[in-house]
Amino acid sequence: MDIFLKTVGALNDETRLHILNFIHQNGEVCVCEIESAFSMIQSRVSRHLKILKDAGFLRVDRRGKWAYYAIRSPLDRFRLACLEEIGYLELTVPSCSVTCKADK
Amino acid sequence: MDIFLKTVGALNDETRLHILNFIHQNGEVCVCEIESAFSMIQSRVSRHLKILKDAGFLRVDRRGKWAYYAIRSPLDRFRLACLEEIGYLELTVPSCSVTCKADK
DNA sequence: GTTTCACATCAAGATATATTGATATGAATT
DNA sequence: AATTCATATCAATATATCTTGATGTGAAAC
Repeated sequence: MDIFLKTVGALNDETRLHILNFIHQNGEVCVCEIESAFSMIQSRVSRHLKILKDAGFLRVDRRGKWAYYAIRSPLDRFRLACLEEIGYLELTVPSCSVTCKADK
Repeated sequence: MDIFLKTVGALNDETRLHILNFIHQNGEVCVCEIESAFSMIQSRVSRHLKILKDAGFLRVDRRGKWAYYAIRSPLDRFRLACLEEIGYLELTVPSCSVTCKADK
């Protein structure tokens, strides 16, 4: 029950849908890329990433100073269905201009 | 976007998951049955039913003084997947003791 | 037509969640 | 080891959601 509520709760926010979709489209991205793509302050992005991660949608990989977020794999059927449904929303995905110095 | 947020928002509440599951298991039920099954006051039940209905999960059928709620049919793939996932939660379903005088 | 019954809606207070700016952490650079 | 940089977390405020009790509505019974 709790994990289900966490899962749908994570999706119950416009900002997180955009971020989740952005990561889904771009593959592995670091926090600063999301910051600059959406013009959001860092603490806000960080918070939403944590919620999406705790809900089972994302994994983090810390390399050096950077934290790389990507869709967790493998995803269970329900979260996959959620991602698919979000895809149908045709959200505008901002271009992923890498302004940070991370060499991916 | 808005309807998606409504959909997941409707699921983002323990009370509504129980009610939705209850209706899914029992078929068509009237409001007073939910009231008595869960020992909830009427305004609370009514509010949650409205949210579930507006989110596309339920339909209402008013017959006489009673309002009968049931899973909307046909359900789209995503909402079906949600219902299925809620089924896996194995929530305890209170018995549907019909205390109202509605002859179904 | 008045009352009763099932349900819906509203208003107020309580609780949860989001946003922001400030501070903490920890790795890399100097 | 001090500084810088990327990210995380905290504290305060703002906003949304839930619960309850009161009131509104419309159909049936009287």
